Amino acid sequence: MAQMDPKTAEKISKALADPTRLKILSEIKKKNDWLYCVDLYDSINLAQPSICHHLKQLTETAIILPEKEGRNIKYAMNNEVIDDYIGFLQGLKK
Amino acid sequence: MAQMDPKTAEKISKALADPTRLKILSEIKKKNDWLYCVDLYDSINLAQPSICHHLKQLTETAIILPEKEGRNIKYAMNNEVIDDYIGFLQGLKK
DNA sequence: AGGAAACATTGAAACATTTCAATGGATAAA
DNA sequence: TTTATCCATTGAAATGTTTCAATGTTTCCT
Repeated sequence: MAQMDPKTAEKISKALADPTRLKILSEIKKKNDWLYCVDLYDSINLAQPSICHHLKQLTETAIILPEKEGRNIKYAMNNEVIDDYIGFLQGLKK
Repeated sequence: MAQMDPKTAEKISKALADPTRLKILSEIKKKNDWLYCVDLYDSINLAQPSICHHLKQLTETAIILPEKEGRNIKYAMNNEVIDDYIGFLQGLKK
């Protein structure tokens, strides 16, 4: 497992530090690993640009991976990044 | 292991989303689990109220535990909170 | 080609966080 | 009791984040 540097860990922490973004991740989980962008307009009460902004934060840190499908985009959790982040957190402990 | 709720996970993410606070945690680790507040004035180039502010964020989320020793305060990592947070992150994966 | 659907970008308002000088409160030492 | 030390609080400036209306871009359908 790659040792994550603190700067990356900070960015991932920041990406996780928002209720809307945590909600997006739990929706991906709920939808069984794949979420279409449009699914979020039902479950998240924010305007489209706001949701887009949050998705950007999650994709820029590679916490979720986007895949284009015509006009749509579907997202999946990137377990590798989560595992690396967990590795970083383990390293903080004694 | 207690299942951490999203609101708490958000607060912990926020507490970890800052370079100074990550530095504080790595200093605690470096000092072998116990860090005296005064140790930070050497390693962190910020004014005393700023460091105090960051320590407050970390103690309020119980990521670190303060212990009074006369005029001084020493801090230790709270591994339990880190483990619960890791548990929350594991739960985000499929 | 023309219109519609899905997502992205821009720019600005509202809000939150970070930082520090100044000051306060508690404990220890003289 | 006076003084010094350590940490906390306040208040304000600087900076960063979140939100949305308006608009742009890409792709699909007719």
